[in-house]
Amino acid sequence: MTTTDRAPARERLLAAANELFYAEGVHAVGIDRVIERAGVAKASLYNTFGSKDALVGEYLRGRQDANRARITAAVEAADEPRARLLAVFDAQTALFARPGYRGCAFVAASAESEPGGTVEQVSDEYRAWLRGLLTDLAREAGAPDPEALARQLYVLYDGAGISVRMDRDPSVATVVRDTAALIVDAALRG
Amino acid sequence: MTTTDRAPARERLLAAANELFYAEGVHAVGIDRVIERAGVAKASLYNTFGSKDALVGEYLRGRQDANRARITAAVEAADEPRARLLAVFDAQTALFARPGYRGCAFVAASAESEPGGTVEQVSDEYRAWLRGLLTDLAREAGAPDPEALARQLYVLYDGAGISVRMDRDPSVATVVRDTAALIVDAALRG
DNA sequence: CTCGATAGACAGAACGGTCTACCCAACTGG
DNA sequence: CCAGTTGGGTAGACCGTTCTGTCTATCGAG
Repeated sequence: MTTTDRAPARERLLAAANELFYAEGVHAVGIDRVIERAGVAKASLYNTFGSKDALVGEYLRGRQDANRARITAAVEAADEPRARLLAVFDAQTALFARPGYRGCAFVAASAESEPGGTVEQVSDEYRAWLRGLLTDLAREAGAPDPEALARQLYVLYDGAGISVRMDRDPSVATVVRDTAALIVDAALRG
Repeated sequence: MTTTDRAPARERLLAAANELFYAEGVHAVGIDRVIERAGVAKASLYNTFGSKDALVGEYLRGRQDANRARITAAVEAADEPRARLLAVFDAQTALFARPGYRGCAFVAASAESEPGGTVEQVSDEYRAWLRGLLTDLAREAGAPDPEALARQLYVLYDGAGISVRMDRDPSVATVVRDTAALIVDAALRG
């Protein structure tokens, strides 16, 4: 009953899916590539997940959990309300600095998937969470209109993600961090 | 020798490619769908463009030209330097209001294509142009650091494009327009 | 022996791209 | 004026590849 096996098939599949799907795209990577990298039989994949679409969904859910944890940790490490708000962008800066980072996985997967599918569902979940978090933090910081400030920061956050992908330049994170500070201060002054 | 034939083959193909590729994605739409919508034989497509990849490239080039023309027209319609800078975002607002708009075509196509390919090439072209335009307009407006201001506006512009796609909510354009004004005024004051 | 995992053949579909065969309108020389 | 050629268009069969997903047969540990 050792749940911490040497390497359960499920985790190995998710790790392989994460690496390949993120680096090359959901559509460009076939099932065979995934099972080869995971060192797992094709039947195991279908016994575990049922379909490629479900595997993609779990892959995105894993990234969602990691992102949430990373951002939450950064926010909780800050004390002052304004710093907590900007901590979201600090976390983003740290994320961009990681080698191999190629932009938001949800944006990439969404562009390859049909509307109304699993990908859109998980993406909406994640995006609603982030927007809600920004709204809460803006409210805690005493912004006169927390929703408006959150929307501004939210779209800025998106811009950073797409810029780093399209221009392959992580330095955009610092630009966005500074811009976020400008927007926050303007809102708190108003 | 009448070069201005009725000759709708190439144009019909480009129109069909534009509609289908933009609405459903480059990868999801096969050659057969394109030629069926264009009312054109498969051989005509390959005689005219040579490959699907080349057709995709021409499709993106068409969108690039349209975007450039739209933005340029908006900028030239404004007189005051600050208004010219913000006219880029007015053009974006108008673009978002068009029915069926689903976000930046370059971002979508880029997510489906391999690095170093035709799509990346055309995307880089367009993005360099936009960034250069913003830098020029920032300089004309008298910003102390035109490049820095342009980068801020550039990432904001990107954020709007991705937000409208992922959240399916064109109202983000007005948020971005106001934020752009805030950033511009802060830069011109500084 | 049993259960889960393995490797890999296989089916069915879709894809990009090539090729043949036919059609029709426009130019050509006599 | 007219027969013949040329060129671009159409329809669609066809090829090789790749994809997801299923199925069989084997293997190894408990």
